[in-house]
Amino acid sequence: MENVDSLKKILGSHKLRITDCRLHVIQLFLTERKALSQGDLENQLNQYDRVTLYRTLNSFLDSGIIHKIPNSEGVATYGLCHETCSPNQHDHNHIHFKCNSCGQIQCLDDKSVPNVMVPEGYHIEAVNMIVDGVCAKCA
Amino acid sequence: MENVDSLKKILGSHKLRITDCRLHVIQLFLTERKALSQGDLENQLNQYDRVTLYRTLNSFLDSGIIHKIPNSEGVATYGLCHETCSPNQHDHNHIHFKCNSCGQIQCLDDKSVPNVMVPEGYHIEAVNMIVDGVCAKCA
DNA sequence: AAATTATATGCAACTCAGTTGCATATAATT
DNA sequence: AATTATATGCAACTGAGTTGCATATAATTT
Repeated sequence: MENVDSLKKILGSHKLRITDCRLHVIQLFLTERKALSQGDLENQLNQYDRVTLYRTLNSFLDSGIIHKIPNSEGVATYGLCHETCSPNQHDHNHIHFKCNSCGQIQCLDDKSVPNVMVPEGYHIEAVNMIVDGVCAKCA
Repeated sequence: MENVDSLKKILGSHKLRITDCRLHVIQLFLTERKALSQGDLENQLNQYDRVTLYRTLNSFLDSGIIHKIPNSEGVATYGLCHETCSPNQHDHNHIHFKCNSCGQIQCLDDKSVPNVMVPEGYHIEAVNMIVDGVCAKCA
């Protein structure tokens, strides 16, 4: 169970008002430790309106608390950011692991993205790596 | 201008009927040489119904002619496959480059994805790399 | 502590990407 | 030429995500 004061501190440091909904959403990201969609939030936080959850996710996205994870599924998924991220500057050169068995997407923060080569003249700003496979739990 | 016979051959080798719409869609992928969305097709192939274009993309996806490119935009984008791809086995360990200036997504087929490390117990099946930056044309 | 301000929330309605159903057209096979 | 399988167009639908408005509420000011 995460300390409420540390949750409030996250909101405060990103200049966001502290509301129950927002505290619960951050709490869920911290306890689940995987990527979450609006639908995931909706399933587990029944007391909040679905529009509110969309807006909460967008507020968090705008303020650098979460980042969007590229995928092909037609449903947006979000992962928690590091403290180093800001609204304008996301630092997400980490690996996203999508398990084809359980469907979960995880941010593998402890594994760094290898150096990547691009053709002459191309400038790299960010690298996102999506690994498909089977996670340790399902293997 | 691509040779119609080679276009027909692509369809034939994937067990698909040869229709005008399908020929035009493949043609567009081959001439544009970048990722395309249904909307891109619709804008440039006005003579076909939008549902037909969705269905054509899905047929090509199912038969291994194109692959979906993960992204965060809320609109599906597709890139042309290699001849080695099949319905069940896609071989797309290449880099997708998203230009933040012009918005285009390209498959950098000539650049290979570097080896990736995942935690103990995780099995890798496919790796997808999305590089954000500025392409050579916009830099 | 009360008043004010700024913004979060709920509800209804909307937009748009993608899909389905059905009838007809058409490519491929017999 | 006839038949079969499937591609296409049209209308309608679904669902993810967004907008507008009134009200609630967190934060700031008085």
